[in-house]
Amino acid sequence: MTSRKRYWLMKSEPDAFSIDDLQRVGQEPWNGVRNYQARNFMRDGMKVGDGVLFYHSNTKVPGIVGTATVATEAYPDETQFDPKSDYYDPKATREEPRWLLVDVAFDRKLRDTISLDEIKLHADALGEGFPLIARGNRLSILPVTAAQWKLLLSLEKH
DNA sequence: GCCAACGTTGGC
DNA sequence: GCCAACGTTGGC
Repeated sequence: MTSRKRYWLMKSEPDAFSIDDLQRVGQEPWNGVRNYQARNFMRDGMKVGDGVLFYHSNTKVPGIVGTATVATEAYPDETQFDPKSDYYDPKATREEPRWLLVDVAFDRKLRDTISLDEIKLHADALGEGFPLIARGNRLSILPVTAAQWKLLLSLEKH
């Protein structure tokens, strides 16, 4: 029995890594995640081929700006071993890496940003617990149901 | 740039 | 194992 495709939303600050950057390089290791819950989603939940909503955070109009695809299984994030990296973790070793990542491949850029404001208007349809709009939630990677995926992308302007 | 919310750290 | 202090996230 084959496992069903899953869906995710992944946040990135466009100053650090934007949808345009992903379009340029095609595929990128999603490095720098230093939150256990987000790591666990990549390690335990993601499968090659899963759908990703690419979200720009900490910017003028936060929101979904494109889609991408999970391109690899989880593997150790190299930046944890690099003392010169912002993401260096002195407690991580190659024998026991603490942080894993997946590669994400560019799919497409939306015609226009699906803004957080717009998303909030559909809170009822998305469900009470949708973490993106739950108060105080700062998870940078979160699961999205097939229904939420469909609803969110239907908000794209034509 | 502010700051509320929240995760992590480390002393005890 | 509690919890205060601290650091970070991310909307505004």
